Amino acid sequence: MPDTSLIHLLIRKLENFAELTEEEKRALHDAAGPVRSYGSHEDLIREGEQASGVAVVLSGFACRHKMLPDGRRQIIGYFLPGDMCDARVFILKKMDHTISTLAPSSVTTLSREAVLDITSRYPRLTRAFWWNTLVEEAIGRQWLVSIGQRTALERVAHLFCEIYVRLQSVGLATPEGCELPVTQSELADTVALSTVHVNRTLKELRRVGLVSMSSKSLAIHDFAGLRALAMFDPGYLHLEGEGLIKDRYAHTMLRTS
Amino acid sequence: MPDTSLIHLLIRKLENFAELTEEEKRALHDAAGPVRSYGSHEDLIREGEQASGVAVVLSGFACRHKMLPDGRRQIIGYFLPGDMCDARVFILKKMDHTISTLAPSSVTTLSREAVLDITSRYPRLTRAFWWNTLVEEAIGRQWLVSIGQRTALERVAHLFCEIYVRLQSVGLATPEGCELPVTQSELADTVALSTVHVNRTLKELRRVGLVSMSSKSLAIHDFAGLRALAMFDPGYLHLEGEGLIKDRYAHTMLRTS
DNA sequence: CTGAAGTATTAACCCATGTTAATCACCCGG
DNA sequence: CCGGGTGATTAACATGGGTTAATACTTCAG
Repeated sequence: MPDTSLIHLLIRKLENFAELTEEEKRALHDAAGPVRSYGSHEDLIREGEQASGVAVVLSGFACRHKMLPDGRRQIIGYFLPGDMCDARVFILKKMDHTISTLAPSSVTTLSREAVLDITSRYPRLTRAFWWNTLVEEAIGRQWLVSIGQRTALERVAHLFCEIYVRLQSVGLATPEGCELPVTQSELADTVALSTVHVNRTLKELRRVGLVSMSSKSLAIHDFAGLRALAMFDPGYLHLEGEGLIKDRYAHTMLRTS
Repeated sequence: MPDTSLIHLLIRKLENFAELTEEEKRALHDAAGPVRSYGSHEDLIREGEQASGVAVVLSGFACRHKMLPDGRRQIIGYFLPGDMCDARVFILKKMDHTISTLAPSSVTTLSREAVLDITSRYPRLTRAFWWNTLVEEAIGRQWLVSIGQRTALERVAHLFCEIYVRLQSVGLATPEGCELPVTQSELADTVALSTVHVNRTLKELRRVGLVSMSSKSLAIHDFAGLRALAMFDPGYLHLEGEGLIKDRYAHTMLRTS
């Protein structure tokens, strides 16, 4: 029996969408494979490979990223504790991007069979997986808007707001701040700025009293101000248990057999 | 019986994923609601509204876009003829972005009921819908990389490559080029540049003999060169009928009942 | 405790892209 | 054929953010 105690973070996250029964929670526990520990900057899945199951980050930080042939790199998403990959990953023949840890992390995997089993037995869990995917896509759209339209200061502020709220939703943030075990140069690859300019931007955010980022953690001094600066509207994270899927027919959607 | 003859473009597109039977094609035809014609710059669905069905663009051009409170706008995806929205749109309680036409377009809608019916009866069609969604997400990731890491010239070149190949896949491109009924300022909102710089960039692409964009159409003079400049690798469009989903179990995935 | 490697910070300078604003070209309704 | 509006093009100038490079801090293995 693997130690999957930390899977409660995934459960907690999914419960932002809908309450789960004890049975459903148990099913998630049982579905989890062994927990593997990774150091910083190890690859979970590489571009071109086929995913063998759905990864769930239990602790630590990971990210999706893509590189251009000449080495320029863009981070296209973060995995925080409790986050899982899209439940459809293993449909794809090959990954079009790489997933790597940013910090030492523990990760478990829901095997293909376990996911198929769960989704055939627990409609509500399945819907929660959908919700998870939809939120991830909405986050991607926000990142596009940020990188395309926001200034450096707004961009970094927006990212900080998002991470803070996401960590809050799984109980990993305090009013004072949260962990952020990410290097300035990784931040740079995330918000599409140079390291030097990220440094300047952090300095400015500190100067105006909004946040300060020390080694591996983020201190939030004025969330309202940060939010205003970033034009951050948390709606896209759908964390209100808002019953995304209320329709009683929705559960049949895209059934394929 | 609505005139949905143009739905063959959707069929043609889906057949990039897998061959469809006559019955499946007929089902798609029958599922289509009335065709509506839109002029330029009309909204199909607005941010905050709930989608009532899955839109399919039969002719013309449309896009997804988001605006910041102060008016800055980012286009986050294009709908070309034959493209359909994610089959899950109507799960969401509210859209987090707006979909509008860029040019006069005709659009049909697969109602919620029609989609549920199709997906419950035709597993292969359902898988084709999945494929469609997965490709759209991969496109989103590419855009993030483009806007984050590519220079203005590379960015515009990459967008042109993508549009050209996508139109090709539904038979709407010739060796000489394709339609592109998009304004320079819309292009600017797409690639996150100013209109002036888009103009400079187009001039440069013309000067070096790669493409020229005249009113509403794109002439491709040297696709290989364009592709090299953009570092464009069409793999992410999954147009090879590569059997994304080969696994005979995959069709049960995420069944929710 | 020491050295090496990675990370952060800063300053100086540069350039890709933004801004403003003028002019031109085109289209379309009357 | 005229007039007005939208879109394209250019020039001149401004600037946000990139680059380079020097220095300092942190971490950690030994």
